[in-house]
This record gives sequence, structure tokens and C-alpha cells, in this order.
Amino acid sequence: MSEERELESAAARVVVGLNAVIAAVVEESPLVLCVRDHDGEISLPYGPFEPERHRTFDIGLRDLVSRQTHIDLGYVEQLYTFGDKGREAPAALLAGSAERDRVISVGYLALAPEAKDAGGANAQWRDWYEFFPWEDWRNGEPDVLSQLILPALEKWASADETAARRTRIRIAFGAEGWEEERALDRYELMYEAGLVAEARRDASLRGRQEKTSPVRSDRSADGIDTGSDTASQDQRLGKAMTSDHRRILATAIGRLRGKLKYRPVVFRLTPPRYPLLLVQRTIEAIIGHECHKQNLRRSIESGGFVERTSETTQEGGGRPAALFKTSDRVRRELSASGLTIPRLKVRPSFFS
Amino acid sequence: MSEERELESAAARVVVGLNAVIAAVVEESPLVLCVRDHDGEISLPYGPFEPERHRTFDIGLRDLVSRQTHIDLGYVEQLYTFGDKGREAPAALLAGSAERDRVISVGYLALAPEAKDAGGANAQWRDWYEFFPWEDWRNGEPDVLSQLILPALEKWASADETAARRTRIRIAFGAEGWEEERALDRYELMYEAGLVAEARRDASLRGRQEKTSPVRSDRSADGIDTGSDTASQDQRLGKAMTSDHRRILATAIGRLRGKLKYRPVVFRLTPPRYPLLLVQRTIEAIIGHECHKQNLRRSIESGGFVERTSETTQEGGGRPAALFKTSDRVRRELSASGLTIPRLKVRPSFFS
DNA sequence: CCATATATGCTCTAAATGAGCATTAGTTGC
DNA sequence: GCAACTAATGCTCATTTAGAGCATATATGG
Repeated sequence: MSEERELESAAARVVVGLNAVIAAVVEESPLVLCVRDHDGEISLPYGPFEPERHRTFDIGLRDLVSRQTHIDLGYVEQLYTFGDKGREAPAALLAGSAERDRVISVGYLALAPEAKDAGGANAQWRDWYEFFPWEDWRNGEPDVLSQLILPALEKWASADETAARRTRIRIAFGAEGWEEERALDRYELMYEAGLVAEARRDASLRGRQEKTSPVRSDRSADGIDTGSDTASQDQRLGKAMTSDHRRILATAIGRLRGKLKYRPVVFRLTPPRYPLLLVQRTIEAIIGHECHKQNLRRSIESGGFVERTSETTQEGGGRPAALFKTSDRVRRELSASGLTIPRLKVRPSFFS
Repeated sequence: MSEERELESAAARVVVGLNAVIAAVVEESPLVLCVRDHDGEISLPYGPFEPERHRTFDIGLRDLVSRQTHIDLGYVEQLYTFGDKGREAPAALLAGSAERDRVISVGYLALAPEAKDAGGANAQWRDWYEFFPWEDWRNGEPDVLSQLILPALEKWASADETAARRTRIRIAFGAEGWEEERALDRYELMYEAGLVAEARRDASLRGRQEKTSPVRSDRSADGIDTGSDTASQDQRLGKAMTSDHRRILATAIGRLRGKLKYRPVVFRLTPPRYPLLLVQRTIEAIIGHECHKQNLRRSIESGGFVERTSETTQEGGGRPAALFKTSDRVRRELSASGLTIPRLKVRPSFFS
């Protein structure tokens, strides 16, 4: 049996890749570092995990990123490992992988305190809401939700006898309040409903490759044709990415949004000295909605996350702001709890 | 370059394994399903991920577990992917992997509402505190902490000029309050300090295999010899497991403990009808400390997690308890928030 | 009936949150 | 210099949660 299996695994290898979501926040914009893949598609930095060179994933990731982008990662955390068949639709995405190899990928999230010039012309910082326009509620409920997404999802749900789809939609899209950390749930629903470009791309790729055994038959089987032309729609439904990178990014956003609430990770994204408003803008950029200023300040100050310095800034035309620095306890991760984020409520219009 | 890499990866393959932490709670005991590996060591159910047979990790895991143990998994969630070099110390742990292959492993957590007979004589449910005696505070602070662990860690920390070790110890072991979800941090510190059997085992294995490049030099370099004989000490410091399985289990425990607080996962572990005390005991078993009964009830009842039925039980010699069932909203995961767990405080004696 | 064991109901206090008003200290235009 | 404007900062008040513990209800075994 051991021999048999040996033959088997020699036939179809597993290739392990590494993917990095490298995030920074600059001037109200949450940025993610992107590269162009060989087809010119937008991708996350990725590459093979090389067991001979890399003692740990962590080391492999840093090495890979530093070679692709001139950036040295600081804070890094493992996100999720993606292994679904067909996820690496454009085959041979990683050098050295044969057609039938299974490519799995270990996704990481990294935080950078500044969006340093990424070096290679190939690397570029992008606002992550380019990929998820519906996730940004800072200026109120995004129109695309009630105008495009929810109607399309509703149609998709109505094609399902059981209430399962509708239930999932209600949870993900906030029938009982918008939960920002459900970014992945929302993306997955939209994918399954055929609303994002990747769903259509993957379906056609699958159609070409496999004549037998329908994989995830529900995906494009009854995907919705929302009418207008694809290009302008993808504009409103966000840019596509290589392979399942947009899913990985959604995972990262959801994770970061959640983590913000129970660990003081914001301070991984701040410069050495900063006014409290910067912390607020950083949080708002990530979370995707506005906060109650005074209460957030109370939370930050009373939590002992920061220390006031004697310096001040004079940015816009208002009273000068005191500059703060992150307290030692927090920088050394001594601090257990995160800061509570007082969100300013915006009522979703749908699910009235 | 692509060719070069192809050769390289043909030389040292990556083999992907799957690991399952399958948990259940029975009568105040948190149980985990274990198997015996070929050496007779206690292991988590594991096996190779077979890309030809398995479309997703999830499917692979269920298949693997059902073949090893007669159990059909319900709730399943990915935990973490372990890839450190040397983690699969006893080489060729997975059939078909050559000596120099790198074995990485995708760990999963599964919850079972009952500890069904596992089938194979090889599979066995065990109380997870056998492996982590210091994590069970239900009868107050475990003696082993102040008697063995903290002194040994303190000694280990004092060998470090920087305060780094001591800081980590203080965070992990609750200088500012015991945080039950830090189970992994605690285990890792103990491993690094050479307090658990696996650390000594891995060190000797490494010593045999590699003459060059000291890997994780701090591990056993100044590991502590706490004096008394190893056997009785391992008794007090918990049973060892194959490879890094105890680390995986620690990850699972920490994750489950954390999740309990923000998602209603307890109800994945309850039978169809139950008295509220059962929920309490289940939570206490997992969390590792007692709760304030009345407040926990308030939390459960007011949160709309359960519905009262007209039935009652008569277990011990007290007033009969009403039987509840989990509400639909919760069973379909409609419920967003978890229940707040009112812990009964126990003051740690150390870090006075 | 009594002692004992739980279950269950309720109260009281303290702390955390949510909202918003008021004041302060600058800048800019005139 | 003054009015208008901008943002920072300080504070208050009402509500909600969370933490503790007392009191009552309904069983069991003598």
C-alpha cells in the first residue's frame, strides 16, 4: 500500500505556493501591494515554497516578497491555506508545475507602517476597495449594493427551492446589521451567483478542461446575467485578479477587520509619531465605515495604547493636534485586548 | 530558471498531510479523538492529502477520518498549516514520503455533538487536559504551574539578557490575568524552554540528523533540567504526542476557546435536547474554568440562542431542569454574536 | 416534615458604550 | 484685528452590559 501510494503521488504532485496580502494605509486609503502576472493580470505577490531553501513558510514568504518588491515585511500572520481543485485555473502559474499538479497556496497577511515605494515597476500599491467597492461604507451605503448586487443575488436565491441561499445572503449582507468582517462570505456569494468576473472566467476554463464531472455545478449553472455590458459592470463590481487572489484578499480583509477589534493591530500601521486622527482614519479605512471621533479617542486613550508627546502637528486649518506614540506595552504586544471601535451607524436600505 | 526550479522541486518534494483535531465534550470532559501511530505514540488522526482523489481539503479530511475512525464529521474548520522544517521529526510519517521530503500539514478542527464509539480499536477519545494539565483551572489554579512550570520558565528567562523571554512568559501565563485562548503561546514557551517531552525528543533527533546549521538553537541549548525523573515529570507536564501534534492540539484548543466568545459554537457540541447546565458544563470544559451560573443563563436565554421545550429532566436530586433546544437561527448560523461567558475569577498566585 | 440539591427568578451595582454639546486653539479672508 | 471656519479636546448624560449575590421553587431521601 505504501508503494502504491508512492507511485500515485509521484504521478500527481502537490505544489505549494505562497501568497502575500501586504497591507498599508495611507491617507484614508487601505492599500494592498499588487504585481502583474505573466498575462498582465493583477495579482498578489506569490511564488513557490521552496523546501530546500526555506526552513519555514515565514522565511519563504519574506524572501519571496523581498525579491519581488524590495519590501521587508514586519508583522506577518498566516491567513488560510487554499487547496480547492481548479483554484489555480491558469495552469502552470508557478514555474515548474506540470499541468496536472495540484497547486495549493498558503496565504499570509502582512502589515506595513508605510507604503514604501515597492521598487520593481511591476509592483504597485492599490486601494483595496478597487476590488471590493461594496465594502466601503465610509460615505454611506454604496449604491452598487441596492442597485446591482442585492437584486442579482435575490434573483439567484429565488432559483433555489430551499431557503439556504437566501439565508446566507441575509447573514452576509446584513439583514441584521452589516458585519464588516464578513467580507469573504459576501465575495463567495457573489462568486457563486456568477456576479464577479472570476466566476465567469473559471467556468469557461473548467468547461474547456473537463468534460466530465461538473465541479461546483451551482457556480455558473444559473449564474445571473445582469444585463448591461460586462466591462462597465466589472467596474462597479470591482476589478478581477489572477486565479483566486481576490478571494485571498477578501479573506485578509475580513481577518484584519475582525482582528482590529480584539488586538491592537492598528498600531502596526502607524508611523512613530501621529495625531489620534490618523489612528481614526486608519481604522476607518480598514473597517470601511466611519467612527464616532470622541468615543474612539476615549477608547484609545483610556486603553493605555498610546502616550502623549509634547509635540504637535498643524495639518489642516484647525487647532493643532497633539502627537502620540504607541506605548511600549502595545509595541511589545503586551497588551491583550483591542480597542473598542464605536461605529457610526448607517442603516442598510435593503432588507428594510 | 523555470527548468532549474523544476529540477529542484523534483529533488525535494513537498508532501501535504491532513491533521484533524476532533473534539467532543462528554460529562464535563473535553475529549479529543486520538489514534496510535506505527510506533505506538499517541497521535491525531492524520494522513496524506491525495490530490487525485480529493477535490478539496475538506473532502480529503472527511474521507481520511471516516476511514480511520468510523466517524462522520459535521462542523469543520481549518486551523493552521504547519510547515516548519523538522516538524515531522520521525521521518516517513506519511507513507510514500522519502527521507528528504518536506512534510507540511494542514490542520483542521472538527466538533462532534457526541463522542460516538470511534470504531477501530486504534481510535480512542481522550481528555485533552491529559496533554495540558496546566490549562484546566476548573478546580482552581493547577499546582503544576507554581510548582514546576513557572519556576522553570523563570530560570529559562533569566538566561536571556534581553527581557524578551520574560515578557512573553508574562503575557502567556497571565501576569495581567489568565487568558485561556493563549494555550498555544504557553505550549510554545514550554517547548522552547525544553519543558515538554517533545522538545527533548526533537532535539536529539535533530542532533542525530544534522551536524551543521543549528536549527532553533535556543530550543534545547539551555533547556531546563528540572531535576526529578523524566517519567513522573511528563506525567505532570502532560502526555507527549507524535511529531508536532500536541502543538496542533494546542492551536485547536486556543482557537476553540476564542471562538466560543464570538460565535455560538457551543451548540455544535450539544445534543438535540438539553438542560442549560449542560451548556454550562460544556463551556467550562472547553474554557477551562468555572462560570457564574445565573449570569451565563441570562446570557444564553436573552441572546435567543435556545428555545424552551415543555419537557424536563430529573438528573441529580434537585429541582427538575427544563430542557431546551437550540433555536433555528443559531443552527443555521444566522446568529452573529456569541454568548458572553461570565467567568468566575480565580486569582493566579504567581506574578503576585 | 426536614435537610439537601439544583433550577430559576430577580435585584443592585459598577463598568462600558453610544450620542452629542461645549470649549479651545489654530488658520484664512478681509 | 475681527469674523468665519476647522479641527482637537473635554465633558455630560442616558443606556446597555456585565458582575455578584440573595431569594424562591421544586425535586430527592430520610
